[in-house]
Amino acid sequence: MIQAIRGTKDILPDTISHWYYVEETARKVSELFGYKEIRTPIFEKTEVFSRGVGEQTDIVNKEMYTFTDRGGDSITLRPEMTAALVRAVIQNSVVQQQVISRLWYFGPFFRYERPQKGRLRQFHQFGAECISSPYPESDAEIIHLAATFCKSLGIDDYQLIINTLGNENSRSEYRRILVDYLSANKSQLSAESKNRLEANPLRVLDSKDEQDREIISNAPNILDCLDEESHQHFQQVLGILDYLNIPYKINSRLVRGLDYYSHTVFELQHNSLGAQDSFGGGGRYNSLFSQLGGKDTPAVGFAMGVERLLLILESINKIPVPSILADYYIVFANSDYSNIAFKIAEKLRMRGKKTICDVQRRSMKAQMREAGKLNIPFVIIIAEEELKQNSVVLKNMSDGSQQIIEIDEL
RNA sequence: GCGGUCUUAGCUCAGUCGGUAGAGCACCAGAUUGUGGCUCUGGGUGUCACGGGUUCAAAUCCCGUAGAUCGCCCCA
Repeated sequence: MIQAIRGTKDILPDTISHWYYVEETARKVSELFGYKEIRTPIFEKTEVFSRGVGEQTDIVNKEMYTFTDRGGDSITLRPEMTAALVRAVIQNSVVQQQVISRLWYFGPFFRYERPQKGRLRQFHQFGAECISSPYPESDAEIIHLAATFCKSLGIDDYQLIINTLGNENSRSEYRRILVDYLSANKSQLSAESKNRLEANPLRVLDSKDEQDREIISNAPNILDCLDEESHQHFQQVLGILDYLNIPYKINSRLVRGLDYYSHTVFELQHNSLGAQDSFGGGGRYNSLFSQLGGKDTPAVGFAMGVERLLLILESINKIPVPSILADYYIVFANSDYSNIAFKIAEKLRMRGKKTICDVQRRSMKAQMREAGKLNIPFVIIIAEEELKQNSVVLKNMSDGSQQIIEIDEL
């Protein structure tokens, strides 16, 4: 048997309604905030991500699906949206200077990782980006949008973890202090963290190694290293969240894995997910545009993992029942009547009624059984006796009542 | 990339000491010469994940591979 690629999943007809539900909610909520959808190619030149996401990140280092195409170019299946979106925005001059651009997206992404529950090699994300504002109002708007989306889906028992990395000055100042501290304790750090100390010292704060954590717990705090601008920015974001009654938890060790963040970073966590408890995250990325060759443009955004959202919705029983498959099922006693059945079906469909006819030449009983099993509210029965009067039987399946009705009056 | 557990019917699973498979649900047909649900009767629909080895004989023991899952790592 040929199997699907490891870490990929078929979305089968019995769960497709779950996806429609999440997608429709994403579209609806995005539109409520004035966001417009953007769709970009599934693959990009590799440099979009190596320059955008950051050479030292694990995503770029070991998780990308990269190949050389027949023309000799290095191509990568997108592992995330933000860098690709920024590339598209720069290329198409979507953003005019100082004109706000509110964009959302929904689609597949690819990372070569060890698959696990809630972690696939092809997975889907819903996300939104607010481009052109350096102000904390746009950070708050993005978080508000994410929170509203969760609320619309009925997810309310999640945690919003928030932190700030500060502006360039604060960040490099903090990095210097942190490297000093960690270097002093270098001998006790795990091998992993020693490497990170060179490549990306902030990430050491993420370590789950027990001894690392002890060292980290005494490490200098970024919140103490913020300059006035960075501090103000963060406080104003929190102020709006407070006013909106959006609960959050500050965690000064939250740094997130992508290189392009500055100022606000946040993560959404739900405890039903096990080891992969994060189902969404985002932050501000003021330097990404220039890194990808565009004009300096401030922006902030988030992404959510759709598969993880679905796991949460299942665990809290918030997946709505799908609508009925059809309004009418046309049963015919004899395959000679199939042309009449098709004609009636056409008429009903033209009126927007979902209609099914048997195509297996099965007995009336089997057809009725199927209509019952599918929960179809009305059955039209075509049979000899009524047909003499140019009529059919209309049966109400919920109470079993039936009436004879002329075909022309259907 | 590392470690643990697992893989038998469409689904959930049983299968003893090694003797080429079974239950419930689902599905199909009939009881019902023109009608679903309830009931009864009948039907097993299978590459025992895949490939090799041991054996007279393997779902069962051994090795390898693939996939799933849990943890590490990473992230959505």
